[in-house]
Amino acid sequence: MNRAAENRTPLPVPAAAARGGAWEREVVDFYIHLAQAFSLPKSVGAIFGVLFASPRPLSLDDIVERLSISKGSASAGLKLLQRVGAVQPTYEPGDRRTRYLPEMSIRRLLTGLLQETLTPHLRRGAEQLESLAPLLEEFPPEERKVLAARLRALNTWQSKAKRLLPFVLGFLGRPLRRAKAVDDDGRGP
Amino acid sequence: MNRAAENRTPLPVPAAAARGGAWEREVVDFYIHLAQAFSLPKSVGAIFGVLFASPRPLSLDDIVERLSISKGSASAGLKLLQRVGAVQPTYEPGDRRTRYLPEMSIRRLLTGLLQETLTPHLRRGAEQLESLAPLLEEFPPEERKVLAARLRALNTWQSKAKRLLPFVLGFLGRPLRRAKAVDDDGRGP
DNA sequence: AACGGTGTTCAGAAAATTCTGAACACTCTT
DNA sequence: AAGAGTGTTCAGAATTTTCTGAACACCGTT
Repeated sequence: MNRAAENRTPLPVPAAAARGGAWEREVVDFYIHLAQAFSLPKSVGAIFGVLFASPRPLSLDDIVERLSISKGSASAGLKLLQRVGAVQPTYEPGDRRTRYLPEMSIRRLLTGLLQETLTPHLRRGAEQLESLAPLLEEFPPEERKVLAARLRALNTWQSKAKRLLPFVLGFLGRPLRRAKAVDDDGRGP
Repeated sequence: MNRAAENRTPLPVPAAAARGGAWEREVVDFYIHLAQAFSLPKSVGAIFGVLFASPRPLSLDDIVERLSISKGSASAGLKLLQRVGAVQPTYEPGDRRTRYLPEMSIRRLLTGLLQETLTPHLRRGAEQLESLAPLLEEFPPEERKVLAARLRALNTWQSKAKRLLPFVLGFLGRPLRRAKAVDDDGRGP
């Protein structure tokens, strides 16, 4: 259960971090902040954090205990993380509880995240844009010209945004300096 | 003051949209949704929306009136939009109020947005990562190996993220099909 | 078919974010 | 230097998001 780095700081516990050793606390803290950068709930960052910090997969109850959050939160958080592909459930033969592994590949992580957050909005936007042009009829020609230009810019936007995603993923997929086709996770196939 | 497309739909007003014509309402609606995709306040999207929808720059009071939001909100929203470079103040000679123009270039828009939201977190993260490695000493060699690998992956992350931004901006800067060096805004130089 | 273990759901509580409105600050004009 | 016009600030209100905890559903085991 890793009590190695237990009684380290007798400090007043830094906010909403984990209980374990310094390593776990720091990692959890790191991911809490990262989560907020993407405006995801802190608990989601924290959950990914404990999984990342643990040398082996953790169960829902492990997480509840280490973060002292409710089972409800942990369950919802794990569900979200699974949906975006940030964690992977593992099923061991003689064990009834599911344990979770953190996804280490940026590509997969970002793919999932963007798919979840941005893509649906882009799609919705695209539809709405089409219905916009006719409304310009209302304007006198001079103003219409200005607004039509903006509408065109907006369409350019959309096109670029759609193309951007695969582009970014391509970039992230390629290792910094060439290596075997292992992607960048620490785990096996 | 563009009353051209005024009394069009005598409908029960679709939620928190603008008051003007159908064009304005639709555009505002569009940007409200877009703002939410980036988890920015609705009001911020709405403000950018009215500016985008208007053939000429609007003042703070124009915005307050058209969106029926408080001056406080409008002021704060405009400040944010200015900070991320999404709107530009224009000062006319014989007019004391500042009027605002929407920024039409994706490059500038995204640059500002990412600068505002992601970059500070990346920086903070980088510092924290360095302090993380020593904490692994606490672990038995076997576990340490696993966790060290993850830490390396995390560093790879950071590097890639840092390089990604200019990369993305480069992509957005280039026109879809070759054209003159005009960037993609509808305005003059 | 009762039971223990595991995980999900959901109504209400708690916390965080956003908005309002009125007071204030600044700057021209008279 | 009083006043009008423009914009900012900020304490509290309103709204939205997140979290909790207990009830419930499911699934093997006995």
